[in-house]
Amino acid sequence: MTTIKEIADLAGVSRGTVDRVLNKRGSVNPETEARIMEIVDKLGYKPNRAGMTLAAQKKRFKFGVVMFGVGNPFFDDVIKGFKEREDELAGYNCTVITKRISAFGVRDQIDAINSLVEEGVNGLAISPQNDPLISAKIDDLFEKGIPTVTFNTDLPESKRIAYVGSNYFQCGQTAAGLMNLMAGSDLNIGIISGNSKILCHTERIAGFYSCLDEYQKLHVVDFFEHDDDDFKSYDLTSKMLAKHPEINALFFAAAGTYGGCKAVIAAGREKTTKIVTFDKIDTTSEMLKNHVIDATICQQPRLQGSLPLKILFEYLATGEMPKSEYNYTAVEIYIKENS
Amino acid sequence: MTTIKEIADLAGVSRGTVDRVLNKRGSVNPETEARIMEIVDKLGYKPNRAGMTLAAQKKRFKFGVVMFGVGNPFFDDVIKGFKEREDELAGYNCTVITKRISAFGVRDQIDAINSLVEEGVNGLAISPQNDPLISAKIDDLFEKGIPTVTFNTDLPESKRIAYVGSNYFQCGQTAAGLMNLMAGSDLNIGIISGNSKILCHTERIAGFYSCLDEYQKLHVVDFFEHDDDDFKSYDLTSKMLAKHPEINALFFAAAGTYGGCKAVIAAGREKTTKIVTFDKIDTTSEMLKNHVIDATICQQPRLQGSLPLKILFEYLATGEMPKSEYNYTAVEIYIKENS
DNA sequence: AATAAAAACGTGCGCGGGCACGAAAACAGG
DNA sequence: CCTGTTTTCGTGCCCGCGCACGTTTTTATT
Repeated sequence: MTTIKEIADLAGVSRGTVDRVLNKRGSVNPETEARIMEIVDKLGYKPNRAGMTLAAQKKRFKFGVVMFGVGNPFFDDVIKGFKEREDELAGYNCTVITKRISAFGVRDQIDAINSLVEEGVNGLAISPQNDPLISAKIDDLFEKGIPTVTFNTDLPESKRIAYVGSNYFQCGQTAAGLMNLMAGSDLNIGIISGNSKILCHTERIAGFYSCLDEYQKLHVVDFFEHDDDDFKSYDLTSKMLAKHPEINALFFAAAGTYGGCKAVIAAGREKTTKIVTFDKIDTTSEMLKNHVIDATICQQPRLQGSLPLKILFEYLATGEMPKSEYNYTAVEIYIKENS
Repeated sequence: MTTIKEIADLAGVSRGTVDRVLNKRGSVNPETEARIMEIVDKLGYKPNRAGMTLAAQKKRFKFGVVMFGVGNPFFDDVIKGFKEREDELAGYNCTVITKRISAFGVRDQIDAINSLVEEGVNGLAISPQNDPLISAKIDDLFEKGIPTVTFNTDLPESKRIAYVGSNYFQCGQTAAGLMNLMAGSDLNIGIISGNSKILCHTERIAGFYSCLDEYQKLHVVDFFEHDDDDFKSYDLTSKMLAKHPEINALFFAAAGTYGGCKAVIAAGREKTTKIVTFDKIDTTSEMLKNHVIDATICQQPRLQGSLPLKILFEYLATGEMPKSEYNYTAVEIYIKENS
């Protein structure tokens, strides 16, 4: 383990000079710089994290979190992830302010960001609307030295330093793969999806359809769409089942799975209907246990909360960019036995 | 964020006294101690991790890893987890020495531990044999101030400070659950397991059998056992298939899945046989892609490598016991689409 | 050659906590 | 009351890095 001091001694200079070279702060003779860099490379110098972090304690970090999805149990789990990391980072002089937006409005999100900036946050974690205004805001803040990490939904063209979330297309493919596993005979599938203005829904559906060529036993007979609501989902599912007696499989591609499953039970068709849903949440765990739901796909909500804060902290404390630009969370499969 | 200095000022004493109280090092007047503890509690003092870690840098930590499973690809992934964490901890003055034992001998394992201790390791991560000698050794080292974390296999009655690994019984249950998902009609299942002296194999099998009452479509027709070897597995699977033409499902409960799957292909029965295996490894990923294997259960090998070192470091650097005594790694399900 | 300006470099302190050492206070015994 | 022992407490330094400030050396200008 080499330290700055050791490098300085070897190069015959002082710690300050080595520090200037390592942090590219200039005012160093090119020759000495070359000499120092040679030693640094030869010894494979890695700065000591504890030292860096301690030195960074002079600044006290404050992070802001903006997310929508009030009433969405999936985001409750994301919040738990944030809390976990908040507790951990509390040991490093960090605080976290969370703003949860109910509406889908871009205006609300911008307002939330602005108020956080006024409170003096040093970094942001947001689950952004897919809108150029938000993207521009992220870029603006980045220039001002306030980094942003997107989670759950990405804005690839923005200057966010990282994205933490799933590959939604793959989620849809996985749903199709599960259906195929369960397809002893042909499956007539009804799809209950969410608002198609939300990217994650359409991508899940696209992923699902992309597998239908390969899986000839799967047939989509109908497709309904709602607004992430258990009551709407109940109604739609009831209608779907009434309209199509031949349906023996349902794919719930959005929130509102609880309502939908209730409808299946109300129709007395839970034993004859294969069901694949998203998000492992409290309200539906019982249904997984009872084999009403056969399989659930989940996208590591805890990680979606905890990782963004970690990335922000490391970035601010050590100046390091996150290792991979994309931090795709795994597509998890749950059945009764492993949930 | 309160610091020791602030507490000292409030209590009208010096930093050293507060430090003695917090670290229970004695030589403090009971009255002042009470006064200090009151302030500590009121302010909810949490030591700053960066400070603690930096102070701990005076000692340079050296960790030892002992694992068996040479030639077992699952453990190759565990090794990757160790390497990842080793890289991270290198930034905290830590080094890691790994000893990989080929044989299943208890003697070999003890020898490996002893040689690591002679090299002066401060902590151990081991995948232990289920033997009282090993357990006694762990206890002995614990008394000497060298903590041990077990991984992959536990020794619950020993004084290891934590276990990182799966619930093997649950793994077996999950395999049964997957079989049931795929059971359009009745499944006649052949089981190819590993050495029954190894606890994880027997527990997986027990878990699997425990579900057969619930899942009436599943019928176990035969059970073979080998020694974690692809060639043996190939032979056994071939015999199994030849002996039982009615078999339309196979459960590979140990290593050697590659050989076993090859045998199914050689028999030309890969399209008519449902296959569930363990461990997502390079050699079998192609078979998952081709639907030879229908589902694979995995137990977060990377985490099994990386978590033990993290626990050891935190324990030594901050004196904190790991949060939960057991750190069960999740039972992951992989199909073609999410792998 | 003298002086000013700029470039190059060294030093000291702080971040928060652990710990050794020594000083001060309290207490015992003669 | 003095000396010696034990208990109690304060101070200073270290861990490794970042950074402000000050000092020395070099270069440019008259």
